[in-house]
Amino acid sequence: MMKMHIPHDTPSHDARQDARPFSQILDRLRGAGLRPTRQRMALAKLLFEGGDRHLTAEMLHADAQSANVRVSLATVYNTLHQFHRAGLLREIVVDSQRTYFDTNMSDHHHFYFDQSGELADIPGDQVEVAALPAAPDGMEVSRVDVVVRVRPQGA
Amino acid sequence: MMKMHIPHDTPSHDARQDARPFSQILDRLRGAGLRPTRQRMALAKLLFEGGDRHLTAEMLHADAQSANVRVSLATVYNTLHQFHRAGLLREIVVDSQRTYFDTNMSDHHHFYFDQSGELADIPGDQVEVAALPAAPDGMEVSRVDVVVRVRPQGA
DNA sequence: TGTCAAGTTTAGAATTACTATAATCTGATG
DNA sequence: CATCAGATTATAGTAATTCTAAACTTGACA
Repeated sequence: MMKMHIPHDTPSHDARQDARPFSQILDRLRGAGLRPTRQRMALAKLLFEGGDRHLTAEMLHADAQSANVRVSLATVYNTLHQFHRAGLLREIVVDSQRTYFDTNMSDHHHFYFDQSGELADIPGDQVEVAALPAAPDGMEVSRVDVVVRVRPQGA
Repeated sequence: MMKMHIPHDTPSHDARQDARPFSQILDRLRGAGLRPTRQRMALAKLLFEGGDRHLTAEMLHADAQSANVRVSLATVYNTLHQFHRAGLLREIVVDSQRTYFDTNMSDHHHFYFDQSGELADIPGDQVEVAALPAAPDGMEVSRVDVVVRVRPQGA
């Protein structure tokens, strides 16, 4: 049971750093109520086995291509949104015109490099938002985003 | 000198609340190095004489239409960006897919109503960002944006 | 005040990021 | 291993924005 058509690598009985990498991802998908299809497994591997990442749909699609994983761009978009709804990814809005997803789900904020369009995490404990005002009547706060925009010195 | 083809209103010798409203705007444009054209004057009036506003290009364009000001959408986009570059407007990113501009240039942050896509100002002194991390090497902070996303209670 | 170069405006085409559609495929279940 | 809801895909469609090239204004100067 469990023989996937993903390019020959990481035979699960041999993996050293991470015991049973496939089933971890499998469990994550199952837990989220998502059928572990070939494409979702492959994208999940790309997303979650590369440490903390900030990427757009196009970036992940390119990643998949170079990893010899055949997925349509439409599926990449679908998958990113599903993972987001399932709480596996965070959506970051810093740039109208492209949507970033963040694999780091812990409480944290971001640096945004305006010229390059890149993002970097700021650990949660390095930013403190004191004194938030009360939410307007009948509303509740769903999230507080802090974006620290930076540029090269003297620009 | 100074007879504009803007629909009959606010004759400058008669304005009560605001002495010489035209020349104020005129000066603002001149100060920003922008030629005070009919379109820019009209858009500036719409933008800056309505108190603090959050609007998109399409909204301002609609505003102009209903005020009987003939401006192309392209000009609205151009003008918003020029005003932004000139420091007369602030650009707010809260929603990929549309760009908002804010006429309130004072130090402040925003509530964002996720379902309606509306924005509301939070006065600068009601949010306190303590403990910002140092900017990465060779970078300087250009701005810190705090967006408090809210939704109807129990959604 | 007429002329002209430079700056502006415009309609419409192009681009970009994304979403919808409808046909085809796949994997969980019986 | 047949079935079929759910997933994937190519492709068309959409919305916001930018580009383009031509036409129009403006301000300066003769």
